Amino acid sequence: MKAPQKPRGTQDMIGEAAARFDHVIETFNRVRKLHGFGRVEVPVFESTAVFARSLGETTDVVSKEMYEFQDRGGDAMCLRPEFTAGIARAYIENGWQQMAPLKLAAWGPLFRYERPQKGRFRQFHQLDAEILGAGEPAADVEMIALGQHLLAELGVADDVVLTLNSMGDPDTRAAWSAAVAAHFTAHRGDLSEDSQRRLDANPLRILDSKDVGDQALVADAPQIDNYFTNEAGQFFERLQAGLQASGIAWTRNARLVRGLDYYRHSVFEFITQSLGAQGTVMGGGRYDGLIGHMGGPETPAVGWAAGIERLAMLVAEPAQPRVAVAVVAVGPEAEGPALALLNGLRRAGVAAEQGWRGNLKKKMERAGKSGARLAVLIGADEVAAGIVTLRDLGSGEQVPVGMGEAITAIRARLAGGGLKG
RNA sequence: GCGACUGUAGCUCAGUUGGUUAGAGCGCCGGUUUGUGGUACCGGAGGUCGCGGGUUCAAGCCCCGUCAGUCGCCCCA
Repeated sequence: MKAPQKPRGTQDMIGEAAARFDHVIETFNRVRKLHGFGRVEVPVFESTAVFARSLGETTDVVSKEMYEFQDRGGDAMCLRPEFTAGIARAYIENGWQQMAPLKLAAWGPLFRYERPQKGRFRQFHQLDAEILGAGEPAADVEMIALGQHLLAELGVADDVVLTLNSMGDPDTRAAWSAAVAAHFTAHRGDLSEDSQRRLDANPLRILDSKDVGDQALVADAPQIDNYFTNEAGQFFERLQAGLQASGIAWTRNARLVRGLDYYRHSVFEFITQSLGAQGTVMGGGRYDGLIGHMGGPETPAVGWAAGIERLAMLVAEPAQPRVAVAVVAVGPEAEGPALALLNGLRRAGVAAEQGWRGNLKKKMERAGKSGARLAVLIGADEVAAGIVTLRDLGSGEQVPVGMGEAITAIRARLAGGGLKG
């Protein structure tokens, strides 16, 4: 029989890889609570319409990257390719506007049928944060501050730079994108093949073309700053002032855009050079038009998403989880007392393990490899004397402790370090 | 979806111009006197050389296909 194989672009993780992944999520949960973001859970699959409507039928993600299927009832479903649409759907469906402004956070798997590459998977995972029902630039500042704080806590802030732009309000956006489209249309023949296609699908995307031939035309393209309405300009200024006050460094990238027209005002990405072509580690912006566009009440919102795998690759190797104490029992009479002690330790909040295979020597070997700081030996002699033997696995010192005081003694040792305590 | 490169034990790799039973290090398992780990020494298990065809007297080495990964494009977290 042929050995089974995981689907392309998926991953199996254990040990260090899983520890890194876990570390990113734990850090996110810690930081997001500090910033007052509550947890939101939404389904891993939704009606296809949820994403088709929110992302736009013509988007690559919708038109060729979604995992779509018909369920047994004949309904068109798809695995979520992103978080925002599902959260927006839930906001509308459940009337969460009553609780606005709402600060929400989520993480979990997302699916996109793409060609895998380093930092790009078919089942990948994101951290996601959104503020729904807040149109103030202060909300954008909070979003970015959360992202920046998270990256700092992960220790990757130095590898990453925040790039920022504004798409302005609808009037700004409409006038500017028309001017950009007109500019590129006038030079259509000089554009790269990819950019000619973009001109029809999504002209603003030409601005971040990697094609060197396009660069000259891009440099001459209309600047959004010349199209800001008063309101849009003020919004951007207040955002910048907020970042300044928050001590957050950033770089202006006037070419950073979002194609869909419900995006308004701020657009930002945290970028790294360390991951090759997939350098965006966190990306977001304000999408004031989305919820209204999906049939809900007009609701301003901002958010970002970050790739867990990409962050995990940047993070320095996190310490592997280790137990603190290894219980080593020898002989049948020691089994009961060892189990009682093991459970007692765990309930007292001490990470403990018991090796259940091999002779004493093997068990000690296991204890050493487990990374435990202390070993507790229990054999016939100890049971007869009503004690246990504590061994410091670093120094090798051993000391007898009464069975009744074992847990207290162990905790003291762990806290104080060393057996002398 | 397009182009290129790669694919040998659990991991990292070596394998000479195609030539007898495919190697190393690490890891794993066992041993070096009967209740004591981390070092050292000894031994062992583990590979149909990604998979399927083809060329050849003979293929891990050559050719084709396929699957997977990597790099770039595209897209995006």
